[in-house]
Amino acid sequence: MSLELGPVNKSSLSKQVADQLQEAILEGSLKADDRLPTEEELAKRFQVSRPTIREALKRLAAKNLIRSRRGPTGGTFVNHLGTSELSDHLTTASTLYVSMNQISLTEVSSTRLEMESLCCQLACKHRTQSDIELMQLELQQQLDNTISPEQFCAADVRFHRAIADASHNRMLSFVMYTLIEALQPVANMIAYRFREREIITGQHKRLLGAITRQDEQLACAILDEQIRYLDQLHEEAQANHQDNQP
Amino acid sequence: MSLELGPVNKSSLSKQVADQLQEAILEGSLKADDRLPTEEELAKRFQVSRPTIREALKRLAAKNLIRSRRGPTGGTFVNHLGTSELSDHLTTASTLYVSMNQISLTEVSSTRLEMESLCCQLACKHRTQSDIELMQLELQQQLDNTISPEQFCAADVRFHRAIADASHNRMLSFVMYTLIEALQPVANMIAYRFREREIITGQHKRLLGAITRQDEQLACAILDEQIRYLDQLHEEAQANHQDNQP
DNA sequence: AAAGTTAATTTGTCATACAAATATAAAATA
DNA sequence: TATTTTATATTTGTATGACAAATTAACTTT
Repeated sequence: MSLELGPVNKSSLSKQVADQLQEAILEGSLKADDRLPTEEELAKRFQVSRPTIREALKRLAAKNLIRSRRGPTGGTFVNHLGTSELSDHLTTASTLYVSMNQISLTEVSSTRLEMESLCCQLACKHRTQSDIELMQLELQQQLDNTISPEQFCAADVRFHRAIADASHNRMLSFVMYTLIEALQPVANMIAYRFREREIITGQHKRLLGAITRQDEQLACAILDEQIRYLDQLHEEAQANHQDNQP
Repeated sequence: MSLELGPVNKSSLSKQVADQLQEAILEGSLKADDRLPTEEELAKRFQVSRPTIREALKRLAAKNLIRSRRGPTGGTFVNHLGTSELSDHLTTASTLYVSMNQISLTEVSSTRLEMESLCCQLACKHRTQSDIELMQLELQQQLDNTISPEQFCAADVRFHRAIADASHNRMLSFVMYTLIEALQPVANMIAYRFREREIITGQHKRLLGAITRQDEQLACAILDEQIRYLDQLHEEAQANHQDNQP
């Protein structure tokens, strides 16, 4: 008598539940804005306790796949994942990756140069009026000398994201978001000094002009100039840092 | 008398705990392989109950930031995030993003063409002997006609990842992993037919040769050929699909 | 009829207990 | 004595039950 012994479920219950729910979302049987059963209901269906269900839901919540609200009309709902919803996710992932693996700035910035050049080329071809207006808006904010370094950085991120979006290639935008985040630590340094701010915003102004006039070559050249400039600043900062603690 | 009223903590306790721990990991005070305090200990420190702590830990576990083991020497440990550890994370993100936003294959494949070309160029410059051996290994598996479609796909993924890694630019690899995953649905179709398998493996064989001989132009040309071929197959499949259900 | 009040529903949190895994130390056996 | 077995302590995993907080719907009161 040979029993049908399936491979034992080694992973925890909460993980199994989470995986099943994620599969349902990914596969399409749970669509965006669908409401899941209540936690109690899920517990009954999966034959586990409510804490276990909750742990599973938190796993999905961490991935931004679901959201929860209390109350009678509340419950747990499937999120629709837009670029911005995913950005949290990407931010932590790419920031962590860069910091934990001590990836050299050369690697990040050379990758970014290539990819953002591509974005610029496509942006020159496909940019719409609203793309340009968005970039102008972000640029205006950077020109305001009264804003804090944090605000300057945020506006910088949004400006570069706007360029990526102007390519009208969503996959490229998606990937580009990752890179922009990964370079934030460097951008942070700059925002504290007015001299550097001016140079950066000057470059942005020219870049926006080039994209508006659909001058691909010029746009790429300015981009190259900016990234080289950032590299240089970073190198100087590192040299100082080494001098200070030998 | 004006009290210092900080903004009320609207988010749930488990989220706050998770955010604090994540911040500690990101900022570096919790390094890879560090062991966190026990759940009970954490509960005491954060002044919350153990279930709450557990929900927080599950959030981090979902992001692959930590792992847990039972027993006296067990506990919860900080993961070191390598490219492959993060790929789970990004895989679901990118797959979901592509499927939920109905991103056209044109967008994905044009992005991939540009980026993988870049990988190829760098791979030609910097590939080591062990890079080539790894690619050969994966190619061998693809040549085996007895393997299942799933195995073929997996080997295909690993082959392309190996190219990305051969660029020796970790940021580029990281980003490329996302794109490779996003195109898996298409690759899946192919693996079921022997004729297509042969064409793909033939291309891979030539590609590997070009990279070995450091012929950048040829490598890029072959890559372009493969991606165009995949696009064509996908278009045909879609045409058939539309014929079948008008 | 409009406004406030209560009740019902659902997630959020807590407390406690026990199960399961796993390493260490002690004890029994060859 | 060496080895295997057993006990034991530690830590995560799971279950149960209860209550708190938020939020909507129905109801009551003015």
